[in-house]
Amino acid sequence: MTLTQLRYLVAIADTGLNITLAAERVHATQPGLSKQLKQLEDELGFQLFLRRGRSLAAITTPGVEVIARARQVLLEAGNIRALAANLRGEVQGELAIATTHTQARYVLPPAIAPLGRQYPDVSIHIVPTGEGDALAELGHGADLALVSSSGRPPPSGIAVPLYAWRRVVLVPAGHPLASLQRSPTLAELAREPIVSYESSLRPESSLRTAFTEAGLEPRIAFTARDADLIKTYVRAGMGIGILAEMAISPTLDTDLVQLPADEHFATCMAWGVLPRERVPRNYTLSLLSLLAPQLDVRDLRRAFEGTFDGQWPTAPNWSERETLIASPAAHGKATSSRRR
Amino acid sequence: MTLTQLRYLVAIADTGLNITLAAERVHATQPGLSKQLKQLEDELGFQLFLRRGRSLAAITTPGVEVIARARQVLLEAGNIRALAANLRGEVQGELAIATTHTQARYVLPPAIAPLGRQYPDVSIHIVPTGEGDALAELGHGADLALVSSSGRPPPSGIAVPLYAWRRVVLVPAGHPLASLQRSPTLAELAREPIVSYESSLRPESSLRTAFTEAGLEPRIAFTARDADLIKTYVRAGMGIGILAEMAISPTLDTDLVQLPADEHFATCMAWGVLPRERVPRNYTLSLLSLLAPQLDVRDLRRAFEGTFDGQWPTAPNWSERETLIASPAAHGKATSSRRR
DNA sequence: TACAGTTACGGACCGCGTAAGCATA
DNA sequence: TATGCTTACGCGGTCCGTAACTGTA
Repeated sequence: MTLTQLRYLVAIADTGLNITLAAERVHATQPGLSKQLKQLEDELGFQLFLRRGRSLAAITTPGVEVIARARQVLLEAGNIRALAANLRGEVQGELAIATTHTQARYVLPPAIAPLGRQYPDVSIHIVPTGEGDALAELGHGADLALVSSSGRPPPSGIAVPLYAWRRVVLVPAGHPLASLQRSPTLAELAREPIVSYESSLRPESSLRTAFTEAGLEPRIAFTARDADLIKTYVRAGMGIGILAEMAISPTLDTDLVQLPADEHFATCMAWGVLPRERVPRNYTLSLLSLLAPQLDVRDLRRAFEGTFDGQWPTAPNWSERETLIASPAAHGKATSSRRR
Repeated sequence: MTLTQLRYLVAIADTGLNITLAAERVHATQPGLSKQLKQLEDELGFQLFLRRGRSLAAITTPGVEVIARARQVLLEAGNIRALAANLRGEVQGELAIATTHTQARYVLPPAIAPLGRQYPDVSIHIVPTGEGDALAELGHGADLALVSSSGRPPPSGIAVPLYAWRRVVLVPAGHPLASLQRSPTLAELAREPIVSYESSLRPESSLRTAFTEAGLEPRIAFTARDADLIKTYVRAGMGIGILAEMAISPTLDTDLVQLPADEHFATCMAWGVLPRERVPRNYTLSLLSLLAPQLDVRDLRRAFEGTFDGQWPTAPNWSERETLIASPAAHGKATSSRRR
């Protein structure tokens, strides 16, 4: 049994039992994988796959067990390599970020730009997910999930608070609500067709519960994951938009009127979540620190190692965050807490 | 990075940084290990060990981390091999049992004899421990721990109830207590010097608490881990023995008088405990089934896999156990429970 | 007739063991 | 001087890629 054999094995499993395709993925030839698989099966003494004719048809029962353990082996071997790459100050690698459209489109870009300068050879992959699915991606290879919640921190992984954000109501310039000199009431909002995120369809969504707790039933006219789509449909007059404040561009969205809605909807917290079982690369932690300048990379490292015994510095509101980014060093030092 | 390199690495760490000794342990030559270690360090890009002159002086900080993860890799690789060996019906292997002297001397032998017939090439290692230390051995390579407790099941690993046992009072034939027609009272026992297990010195031991709860202070004159030593000192008149009923041989201890003490001391439960992170070989489960005939090997396998959703059959008392062993098949089938 | 996997072969590499060299106690 | 690690060298195995072969849709 070798690490190569195990790597080939899970590659075959991950490509749906297609050895040729798996060979491409691991940058090797198909006969090489075939042979190594055969040798592994010979050593173990049983078939890992059921063959129909020459092709692989299914994974055998013991094969499932072996593959699961092989993944563990490769995970830890990868951790050793990540550990070493961090220590060497390696500036190349992969970074898969699982998050929603709004984060990817409006929050990440200004952080990723400087990250690319510090780590020029890191290839970054955005894994788009619905609000509820980003955490699940951590179990499927993502290095970092960015999620939001209005209550408790995410249950799995290592969660770090990044910033707090609020929802805003967005209406076209000529809309009756736009001329109000105050923020609209929930009842006024409930009378309008609403254009918002896909996740607001879920009965437990904080948008829905805000209405139902007030005895109102919102009419959700249109949903999308994509904040730009939501704005497009608001412009088209489909209804009023309710979305995250981060999604409002001060330069591009001047034709729309935004109304505050803090009093109606709970404040949300954006969290960065690291998979507990995988050693994070330095650039992953750097990205978190770029997203939330109050965070210190060394504290993040300690949090992963389980030796961080302080409290995270208070996460700023999204709107305050800019001032932090202007002077990250001063603020970063001041709030980096390590209590012994 | 190869599995061999990682194996060599932990071997060196486990021999106290002696490469020559490590080479013997892994059945290879010293230059081979030296070279592989060097290659691994080259690949990772940093030293795993600090050198003083030519010899290894200490493990570096990152080295500690790498070695810990290397152990995980080797553990899972070993699990794959164990899985395969089980499936092949392999009859050879190792079995390290961590337990107390009493279990090793009086309980295990009649179970190990038939095990050796079924698995002739398994080499069995008894790791002698104090009552409290057997569980810790599971983290250091032991395959099975046999422990006793008077209360809750052991907290770590997968615990299976084997049998319930009681303490007996043992006195020389001429002793005043021997002529009583009833079991002695706690007060009568407290007047005598007591010869018992080392573990009874601990303030939280169930022997001690039985006395102190009755407002009595026992005088413990002699302790040992070894039940035979305890009996020897009872014979020598050092005091009255209080020990596990399993330690009384019906043929060899006829010169001693045993008095029941059930009413004073809590009944204990003997547990078999498997390490959760290591796949048990079939013979390990067979041994448990031989020790406790009410257990079914398939239920034990399911318990390890986390798919056993029933209750363990009631563990018999030690004294009743013999009748079970006489007809294990019938009883085993009857109580093997699998509820869906 | 494509497509996917197995078998065959030759080259390169690598890991191992033997043997010699070299520090340290 | 003994111990223990490193370096040098030659052998054998093995892993890999190319190429030809074979069974299946």
